Amino acid sequence: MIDWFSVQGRDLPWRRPGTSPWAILVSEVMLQQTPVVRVLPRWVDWMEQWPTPADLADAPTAEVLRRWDRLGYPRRALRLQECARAIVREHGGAVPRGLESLHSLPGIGEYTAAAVTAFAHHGRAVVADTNIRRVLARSVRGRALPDPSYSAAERALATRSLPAEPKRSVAWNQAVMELGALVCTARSPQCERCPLAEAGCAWYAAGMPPSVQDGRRPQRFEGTDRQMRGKIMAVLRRDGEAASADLLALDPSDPARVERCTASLVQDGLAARIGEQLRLP
DNA sequence: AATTCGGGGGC
DNA sequence: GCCCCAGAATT
Repeated sequence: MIDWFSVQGRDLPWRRPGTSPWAILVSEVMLQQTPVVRVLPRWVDWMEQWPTPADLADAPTAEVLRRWDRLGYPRRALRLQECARAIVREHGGAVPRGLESLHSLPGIGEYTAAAVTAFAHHGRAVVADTNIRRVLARSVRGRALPDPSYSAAERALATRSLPAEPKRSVAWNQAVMELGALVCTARSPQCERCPLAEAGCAWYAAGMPPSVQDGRRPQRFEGTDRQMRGKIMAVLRRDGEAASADLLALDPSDPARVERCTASLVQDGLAARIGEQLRLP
């Protein structure tokens, strides 16, 4: 897989030599539940505007939310600024080392702490993103998909799969993640391109059996509070502010929903009420 | 362990 | 239309 990566791996800007640990951390936060192709232009713009934690720490929050644009989950943008401020305040402006220190930062969970350790500090860490989890589930466990939540079995598997030597572990994490993103994809995997197919994949050897679905269906997006919150944030990004009447027009049939979503955005620090106006914070 | 939290592109 | 995307925080 490491050899495969050296040939087939993408030349993503945050992988280039000389990219700062902070820039890599920013890319990881943007990539949380957001595809690479959509992150690319936002990351380039963001790092040009705010190259260091100190730059982001001092930025107006309204501008931070504007430049986050439509990456989704805008609370990530708030937490990223809080993260920058914590790094300035508690770590002298440098991204800290160590899973515990990283995990304690706002917006940095188990995955991102491991990813920053591996890709920014070149340390050995168990990086279990959706791609690595899927590659291991297929190649070792012989299943179509990983468990619904990151299980103890998966954690143990990922831990024993990671090479012991630090430098090699970094290359392994990068390679397996990329294999999952480009070849061992969730739908219609390209096994004919996979270096594991012939001798290294239990799922392929078993004839690629489908997963057993669990009947429960996730909530539809259309008509949810989540969608309404997104619509309100889109107006605020565009105009900076909005009158109550204009917001109610977003769903004339359900003014209570608009009010409920507005209140939750204010509660989350994504918007502020100034009289009858709603504004970016 | 289950929910909530955006948005868009591929199929 | 449905599904997935380098998850985190909260309950």
